Amino acid sequence: MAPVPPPQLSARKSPRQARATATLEAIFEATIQVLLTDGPTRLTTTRVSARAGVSVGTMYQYYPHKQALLYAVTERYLNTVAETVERTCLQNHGAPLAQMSDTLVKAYWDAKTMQRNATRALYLVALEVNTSDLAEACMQRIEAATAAMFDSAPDAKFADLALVNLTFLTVLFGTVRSLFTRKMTEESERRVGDELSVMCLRYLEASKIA
Amino acid sequence: MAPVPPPQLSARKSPRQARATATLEAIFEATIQVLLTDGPTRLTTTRVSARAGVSVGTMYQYYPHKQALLYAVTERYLNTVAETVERTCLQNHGAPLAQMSDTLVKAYWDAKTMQRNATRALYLVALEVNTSDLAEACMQRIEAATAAMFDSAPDAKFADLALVNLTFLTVLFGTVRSLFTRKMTEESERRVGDELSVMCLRYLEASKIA
Amino acid sequence: MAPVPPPQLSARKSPRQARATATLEAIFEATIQVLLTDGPTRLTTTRVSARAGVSVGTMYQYYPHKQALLYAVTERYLNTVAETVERTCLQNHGAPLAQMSDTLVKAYWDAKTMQRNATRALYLVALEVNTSDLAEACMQRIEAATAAMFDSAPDAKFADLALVNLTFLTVLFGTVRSLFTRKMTEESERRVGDELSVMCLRYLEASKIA
Amino acid sequence: MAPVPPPQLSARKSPRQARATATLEAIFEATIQVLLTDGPTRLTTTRVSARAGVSVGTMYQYYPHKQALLYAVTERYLNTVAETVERTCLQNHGAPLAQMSDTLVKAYWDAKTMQRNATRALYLVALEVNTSDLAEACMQRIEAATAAMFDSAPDAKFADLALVNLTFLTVLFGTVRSLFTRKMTEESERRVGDELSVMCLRYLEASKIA
DNA sequence: TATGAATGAGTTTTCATTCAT
DNA sequence: TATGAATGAAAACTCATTCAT
Repeated sequence: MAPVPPPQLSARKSPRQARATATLEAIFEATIQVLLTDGPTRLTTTRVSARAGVSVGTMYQYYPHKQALLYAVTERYLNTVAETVERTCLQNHGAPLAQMSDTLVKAYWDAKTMQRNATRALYLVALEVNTSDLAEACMQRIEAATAAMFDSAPDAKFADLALVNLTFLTVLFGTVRSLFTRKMTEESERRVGDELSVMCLRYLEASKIA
Repeated sequence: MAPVPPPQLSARKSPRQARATATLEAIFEATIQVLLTDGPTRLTTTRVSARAGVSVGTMYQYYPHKQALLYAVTERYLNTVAETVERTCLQNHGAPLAQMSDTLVKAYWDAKTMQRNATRALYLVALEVNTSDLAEACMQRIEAATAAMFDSAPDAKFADLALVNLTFLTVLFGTVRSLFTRKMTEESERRVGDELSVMCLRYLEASKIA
Repeated sequence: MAPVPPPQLSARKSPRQARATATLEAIFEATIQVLLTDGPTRLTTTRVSARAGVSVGTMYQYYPHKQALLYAVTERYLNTVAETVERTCLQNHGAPLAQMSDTLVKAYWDAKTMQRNATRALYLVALEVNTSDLAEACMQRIEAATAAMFDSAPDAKFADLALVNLTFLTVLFGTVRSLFTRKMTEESERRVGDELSVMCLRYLEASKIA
Repeated sequence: MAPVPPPQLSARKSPRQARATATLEAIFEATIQVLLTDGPTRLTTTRVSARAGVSVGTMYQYYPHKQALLYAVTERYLNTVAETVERTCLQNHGAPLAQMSDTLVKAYWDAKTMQRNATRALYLVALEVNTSDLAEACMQRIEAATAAMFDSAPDAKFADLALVNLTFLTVLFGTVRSLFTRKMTEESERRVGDELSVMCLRYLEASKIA
């Protein structure tokens, strides 16, 4: 399910000693930090390695170039996202439809709220490296998890589960992103969020088989 | 309503002669072209001016730096978008709610379909220049236009028009973008689009005052 | 006759203004100088441009990369060599065979003596850039020139002029290079040179038709 | 006679155990291999040690730096060359002059033919390390061997054996190298080679004391 | 003694910006 | 006013060498 990274974007080697693992971890962390504090156009290899407390050379021991590093960081981030959603879905297996919808919207909303900057940062990374295969893989994991959850709802059956599921997710993800992109008062944000919740649930309800 | 560009992003001088206007036009066009064919990382001042058929020096007569150029190009693009929406809204003044909703969704969808690349291109520009004030101004014009339209619907009154309008737009814009970002079959795209149409209208209907 | 440089080794643009021509000239000169004084492994773009009194950027306006520069320098040098030989040959058209042989050996010897370092420098360049097509083109011009000259000798006809000519040149060039590569006393060098002269002439004489 | 390597180019330690000898051997072999397959600009210490199957650290146990390694490899190669010539000369002790000349030319020619790449590789090494003392020592061994051989010819005495010998070798080595440097048809190469053979012998004959 | 992770000076190359013509 | 040659700071990346384990 996890996509095999294209060869030019692959890491050069994996750490064998504990020291190396720590180094790699520091590099990852530093990349995110720089992305958040300095922005994607200021993300230079020198800056990242400086922040990580290692030399540039060390970075290049693990990644053949900047792109490969960014690819790896994105991969790790998206994995976390997918795992979060999968966990949430499992926890709501067999729950009533309304609870499923609300939980998902809330979970996604909260995740994004907490990682607003990280999300934005990673999106910008996509400019320099083509991470669409990673994003697609992540989406498919999420789709599978939510589909399985919806399918387990005791109070709802759908004529076309796949379509309903896909629409639900597309609207949810798109709207949340849209909301966060704009500068809006917290108040407005919250109120639109509530409306979204209602809208999503209403959509699900209306799609049920009589 | 149109945002006054921050001084450091302002153009150096306004064209006074026909020749100058033509030059500016060529520079604009070239910027978009380069963005589309070469991508945002290849957008250099030399490339743009070459494509525009003028010398770099000339370009710097009009814009003090690259950012000012990109800002101006974005501004012009967003103006076009806002104008299109405004026109559509005026044309549907006093129409039934269902027609308003469908027309808006369809208009936005079509606009995006036709300019998929241009939209993406401009989004990438946002990396290098902060155009959020422009985007915000554009959004406010659109909000005003759609609010006025919805307010003129003979078959619907809303308790909180502003909130309903904002939600409607946020969902519409976000979802469409989400849809276009993912690689999806045309079939899926169309079907989710149809679902979105239904969902939006249903939301408006449900928000009406008894 | 002059080889068309492979596209990736071509110059970026030719100078249009007098200033630009002077700049290019300085870059050429500096390249040779650095090669001679610092050696080929110390030939860096920074060093060359510094020595030329221009900035690195300027160098890159004319050549897309170091290799292209080196290729151009080699080309120019080899052209000079070929021209020198061609001139010498024309001047000895119709002369007696002995004079031809002696003049050629002496001319080549002198040329090398004067440019000992330059020659060595350029040979080393061949490591980083493939200049064999240039060398081959140069050799062919030389071969043509000497063949024409030998053919005009009033006192000698050859059964296989091409072979004799080729052998003569191969021995001459190889031996001179060999001589200059070794550290030898000037005395030894001169004496071996004289022997070479004799040897070459004797070879030509022995190859004549009855 | 063998040159004492300048201290900064000396190996760090001599192998005392069989294992160490094997390691050294592997490093030598790897150096040549990398030189031949990857070219001199790709000859890095990491590459060599990887190919040799040892770690960089180990390599630095034996050679204080890259130059020392290259120096040692060159030394070994030139020793082989010198030994080959010495053996050939001993085998032709007391033979007729014509046989001596032909054997030498043929032996050298064959050696070079077989090791075309190795020879070229080693020449390139000379760029980074000054191996002229090694080359000189090798030449002197060769000179001594051939001089002794020529001196033993029953059918020839020379007024100035040293000069004749030096000229003979310089012409032979230079011409062969020249021949191999140019791209030439095998046919041409062979024919010029034959001419060279004749030319050399004729030179020796002409230099004999009546 | 062997390992290989880490170092960082040094190299090539780019590109926004200036300014003499 | 327009031109385009020149600038040079800054970026990505390499590789000989060291040293803790």
